[in-house]
Amino acid sequence: MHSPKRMLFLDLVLSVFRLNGLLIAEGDTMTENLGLTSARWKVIGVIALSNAGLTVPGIARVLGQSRQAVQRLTDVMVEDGLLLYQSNPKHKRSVLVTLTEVGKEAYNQLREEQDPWAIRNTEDIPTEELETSLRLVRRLIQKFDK
Amino acid sequence: MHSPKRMLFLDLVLSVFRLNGLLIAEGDTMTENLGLTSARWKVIGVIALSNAGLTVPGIARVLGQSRQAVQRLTDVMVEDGLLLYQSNPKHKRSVLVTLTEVGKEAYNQLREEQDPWAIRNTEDIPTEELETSLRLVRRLIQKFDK
DNA sequence: TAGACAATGACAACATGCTGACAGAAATTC
DNA sequence: GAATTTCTGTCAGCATGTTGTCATTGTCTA
Repeated sequence: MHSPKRMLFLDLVLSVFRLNGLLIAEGDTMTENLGLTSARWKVIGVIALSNAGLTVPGIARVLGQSRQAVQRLTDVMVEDGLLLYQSNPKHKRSVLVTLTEVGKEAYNQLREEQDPWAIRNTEDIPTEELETSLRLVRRLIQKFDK
Repeated sequence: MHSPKRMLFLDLVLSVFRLNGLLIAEGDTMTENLGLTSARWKVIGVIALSNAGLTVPGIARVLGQSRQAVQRLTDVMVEDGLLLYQSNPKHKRSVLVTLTEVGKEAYNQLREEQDPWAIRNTEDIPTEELETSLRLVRRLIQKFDK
């Protein structure tokens, strides 16, 4: 049985793969003059949205990635002066990752590029379609994130 | 200006990143007993859908990836007996990549897992939502694929 | 036909993701 | 409080993607 839903879904899956790659490329283009990459501004974004800083495994949980992958990123970003490890009153070993001034500046510059980009690319798309799609994507995330 | 559309869109972008990771994990789980990985069944799928075989850069163009990445994959898959390089009447150096019997069998087994998976995960989702989301994702792909 | 330009294979360096394994710290349970 | 379990840092190996470079092949154009 070739149900239309099945074909639609498989098509959607392949399209998500494709879109993911293109979005990463977009992000890299937007941030290349900031010396950032997509992987790095994801980390910066997560930290910027938290108040008191997050631990490395905490960032990994938010991003849905392995803590080892995030650890490697943050280690290099600390070396590059974007992030700062601060002692965690609640945990002796697991430090809090915070933004340095340079990191905050990078985040602000990122926003300055990202916001017009977002507006530019949604000009011709109805809000309802965005809502429907976001809801569906979230539903699928819930389904698979067990 | 924090237009709702802008927030929706950025949220959608982050959700696509997340979903992409989860879908790859789903694919890996589905195919691990076949000795495949997500990257490999993407290649197998593309070849299976072509009639006379594709060149390596051709596969890369369909997948939206670099030809070098695809080349490395296909080289290993030929070693593993899944793919076969056949001489290309239209090009002296650029061979055609085709499926071996083992490769075809792997594709069939993949389909046997993938189809119920697709049906299972769309049971509670209206067709219209799938259509709207697919249309939107495709629209974004067009926008970014220049 | 000759020369310029584009596509391809091959190799290298690198970024980013994963998993596994191990030791030590923290939290939970009895 | 002690034992068990979970969380964390760390190191290693690997898969998969990127870009860059260079020589060669194929195509187009003047």
